[in-house]
Amino acid sequence: MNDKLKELADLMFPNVTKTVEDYEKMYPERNLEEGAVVTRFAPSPTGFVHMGSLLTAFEAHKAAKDTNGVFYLRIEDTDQKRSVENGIVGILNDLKNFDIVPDEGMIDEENSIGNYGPYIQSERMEIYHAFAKDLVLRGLAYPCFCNAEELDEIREIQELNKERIGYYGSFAKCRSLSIDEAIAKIKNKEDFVVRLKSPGNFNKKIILNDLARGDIEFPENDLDIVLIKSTDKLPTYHFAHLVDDHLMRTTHIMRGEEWIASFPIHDQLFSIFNFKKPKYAHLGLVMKVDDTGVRRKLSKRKDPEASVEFYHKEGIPIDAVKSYLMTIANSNFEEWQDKNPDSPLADFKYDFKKISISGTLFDVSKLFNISKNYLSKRTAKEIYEELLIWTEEFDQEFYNLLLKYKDYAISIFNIERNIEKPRKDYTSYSSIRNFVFYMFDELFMNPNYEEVKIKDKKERELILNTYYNEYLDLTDKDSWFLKIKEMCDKLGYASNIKEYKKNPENYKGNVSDVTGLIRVSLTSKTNTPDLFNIMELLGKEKIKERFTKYLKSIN
RNA sequence: GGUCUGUUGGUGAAGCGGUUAACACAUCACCCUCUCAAGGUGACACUCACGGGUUCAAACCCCGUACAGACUACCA
Repeated sequence: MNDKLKELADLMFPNVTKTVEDYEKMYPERNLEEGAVVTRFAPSPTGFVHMGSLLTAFEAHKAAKDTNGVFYLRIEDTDQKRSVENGIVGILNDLKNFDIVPDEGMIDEENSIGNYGPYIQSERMEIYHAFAKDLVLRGLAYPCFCNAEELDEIREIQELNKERIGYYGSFAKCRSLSIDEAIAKIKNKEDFVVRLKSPGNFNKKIILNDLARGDIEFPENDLDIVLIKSTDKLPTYHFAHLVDDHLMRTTHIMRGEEWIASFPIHDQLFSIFNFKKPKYAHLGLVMKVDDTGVRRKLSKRKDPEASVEFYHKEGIPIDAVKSYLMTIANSNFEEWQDKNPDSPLADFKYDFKKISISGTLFDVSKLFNISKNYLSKRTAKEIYEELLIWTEEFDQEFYNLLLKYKDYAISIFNIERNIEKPRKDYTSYSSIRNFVFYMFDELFMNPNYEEVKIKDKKERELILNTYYNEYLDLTDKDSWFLKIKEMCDKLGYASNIKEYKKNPENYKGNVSDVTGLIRVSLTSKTNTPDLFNIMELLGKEKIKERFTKYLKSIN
């Protein structure tokens, strides 16, 4: 009997040379300090990361870093159809854009670092086969020759009789094939998959102690699930999870909640091999409400904001995105940050118990708000340097100007920044240009002047000329404004707005109408930061030029 | 059909037997103000999906129901 089983196993896996024990020795337990967490990010090489996956990777990375553990990248290319050229490099780049650099695993399309490789599943074929062979030898796995039609038939019968669907018990035809029959079929070159001969009992219960959700009870798995696929002989996710996460000595499996239901399978697999079971944390999905008002999983197809590249292009600072991800990841993070506004993210301890488990709506406006606050706290020099990096990639014209007028640019960014409550108008690096373009002549060639309150052209001319010739004073902000008020009194505009509100009919307008005109003529916009600061930086000569340019444009 | 998960305001959520149901984002109003951006003050859940039950007392415990989602593939 044993010889027969061996013959079958050898036939099924002719290329296996090592045993499970051999691999156990090759990949010993990691020598890490007490409590260190080993996690992994295991995407398919589709070339880019989507926000939901990024969140998973981010959390796994954070959990590992907090405990001096290991975070590694494993590529799951068992579904060859989905693979894309340079897919791994694309993923690595996306991760790197958010400061996630794996400690081990793939580092480009072909190479990896670390002692637990290969880190790409298509190169681990022999390992999976050794494990599957072990199971066959122990009578816990068998070849199944059912084709798609036969499987469909089984399902139809089950549906008809309202029975549980799946390949199990008496429905598992090939389970009862004799060894001789199996050997004969294989020798006859019939295609087969390798199925688990599940020892489970559907009436018995097992418990998942989920780190995020607490205890969840399931019936034991009794499905004879596929371990090795027929055509490419690659493992299924379930089997790869067992082999890889055990051999790579992963301690914590962090994955989306769509995996909860397959826990009984995974638990059974670990039990059969008597391997130490990893801990599981099932994360909530990232959702969005689409135009029809339906709440659904964020989709990389339909939602541009789902692609991680979007944030890179948009120029949302990495730290802002990380803060936002952390607020989704751990519900106590916001509170912590309020109490520790100046502490870096690294000081916050990731907590499995605080993982949010209900599907979170992805809130772009909240992200923008975080980004805004973050940017308002940077120094002008930091803004300059970070913007330089961003524009070099995405806005060459602006990049060149920044290089050419370095000190001037820094002064611009410094307007209303070096104060207790700094301005908060930059939401991202890409938004900055729109807030400062008018400070550069090169970007002020054909300004689109906004409307002003004072409509009469002659009046506008009079005000600007009078102002430039008699009242322009840039020594300091107080005298600057005093002069403007003086001019207002002289020209019939209220210098005091409260007075104006009491008796508007006594005046042609008020001081804000006058500054509004000056503002638009200098910047083309009605909304800008502090006018005095702008004028101070522009200097008298440019002010004159711009007044002239403006007056020309309205005539 | 089966198994499992989730449901507190526009959003993220705290709370886990006694609270005015925190906090943050968004929205609105007023104040401040040369325009903005901020900042300040205030408004915003007649109530925690619904229906029962336990209890002196329930968003919190129990039981049903509804709705949403996941899995039930030789996809992950």
